[in-house]
Amino acid sequence: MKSTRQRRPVGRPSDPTLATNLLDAGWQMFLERGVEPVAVEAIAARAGVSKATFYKHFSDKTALFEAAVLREMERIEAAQQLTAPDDTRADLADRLRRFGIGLMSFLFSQSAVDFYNALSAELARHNTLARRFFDLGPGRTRANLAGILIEAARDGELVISDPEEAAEHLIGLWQGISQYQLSLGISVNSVRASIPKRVDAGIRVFLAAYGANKPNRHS
Amino acid sequence: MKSTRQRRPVGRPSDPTLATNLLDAGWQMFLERGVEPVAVEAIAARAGVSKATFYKHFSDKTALFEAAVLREMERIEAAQQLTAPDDTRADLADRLRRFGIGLMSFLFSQSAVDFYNALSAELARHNTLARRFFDLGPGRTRANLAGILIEAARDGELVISDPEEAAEHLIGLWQGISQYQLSLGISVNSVRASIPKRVDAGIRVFLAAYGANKPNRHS
DNA sequence: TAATTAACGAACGATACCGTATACTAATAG
DNA sequence: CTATTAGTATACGGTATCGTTCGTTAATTA
Repeated sequence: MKSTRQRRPVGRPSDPTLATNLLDAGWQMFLERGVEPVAVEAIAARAGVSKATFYKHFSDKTALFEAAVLREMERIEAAQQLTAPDDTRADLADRLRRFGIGLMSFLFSQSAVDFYNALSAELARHNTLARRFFDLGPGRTRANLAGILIEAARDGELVISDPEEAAEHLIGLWQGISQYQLSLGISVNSVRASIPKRVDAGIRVFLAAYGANKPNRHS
Repeated sequence: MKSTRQRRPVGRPSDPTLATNLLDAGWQMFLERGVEPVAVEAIAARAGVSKATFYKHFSDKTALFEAAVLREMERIEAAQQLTAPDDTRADLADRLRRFGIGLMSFLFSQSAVDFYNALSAELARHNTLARRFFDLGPGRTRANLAGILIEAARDGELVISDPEEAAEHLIGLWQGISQYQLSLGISVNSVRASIPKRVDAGIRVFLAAYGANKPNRHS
């Protein structure tokens, strides 16, 4: 039997970069204004593509949105790989600091803020997609951090009964109420500039509560 | 001189409940879908009012939005009064618990979640309004909590150098990553049910780090 | 070369929205 | 009663959007 899926289809081949351009343009406009207010024609124009071509690649705006979310999830998954295995045998506080700086830099970025501002409501309407997104994003981040904490507890550096709860505590300490400032576009620059200070202060409080060797508080 | 502002205007008096109904209807629809996708005609219909009447009360949809935000801020200000002065000479942990339960119950409510999902981006486009909103909402909450902490520090129960930072830490401990779950509509019920547990756990960690009399951790 | 498919530009009908206007009824002051 | 204003119902012109279609050119296979 001749191997299936070998024959190249007849006719002009479709240009895969066009779909990519449409995803890029759509995602960016969705971040700026939300899904509903963005016109298909405007997406196509921004992608430098005819509207008819849009409908040849995607059945409608919702299909583009879902495809864009899936693509975004792949990116997030790839980015998570970077934070997960921290082989360096560095000081616990340093490892947490790395993790915190990376996480906060991402969460405070314009695109992340825009995402939760403009798209979380839309995403919540796509049930399974939202679930997958959470598991892959915040859920996995929490799990990665919990992994670090478990390891540290095994090494006798921390005393932890519920690692996921502890991970949430640390993330919460880092975040504080910054998400409200960022969502409302208030003091954005100073909030971003405060990342190292926030991370360090959060780690101090966290270690004061969860540390095994009761460090003296308030350096 | 005859006192000014005494003369009732001639003609049929305008019905003030209509403006209220329009504000109610608009605010609710804004929470559901955001501002841009909601049609003026739909707001008027939901308020049981003719579209022409809408334009007699508000110059356009943006004016209605701004008026609705102002009204919402008045409500929030009124609600804040309830959390501010806690005269009860209760145990510090109990006072924090009260505060935390109240705050989390509000932040986890559907309307609060919808607000940040659907309207923070829109509000961020109205600069001064956003600033006022933050000062009156999250900012004031932080200040109220910081006030409690300052008082406790004066009484020797806490050791705190930066009260606002400490307040953010406590709020962050209470929140954890719940806002992502709520924004995405994931495990909403279980997250809401976890409020007391969250609040208590947060207070334990907070006191372990900030408490003056070094309580034994992990009850 | 012929057949086939991609993509473009342009236009289509249908629908929706905006802000205004018209004709009418309801309520209030003088 | 008359004048005046609020409010309803309806319609309007203008614009925007949706999803499709048509005619054409470009790229590829057979």
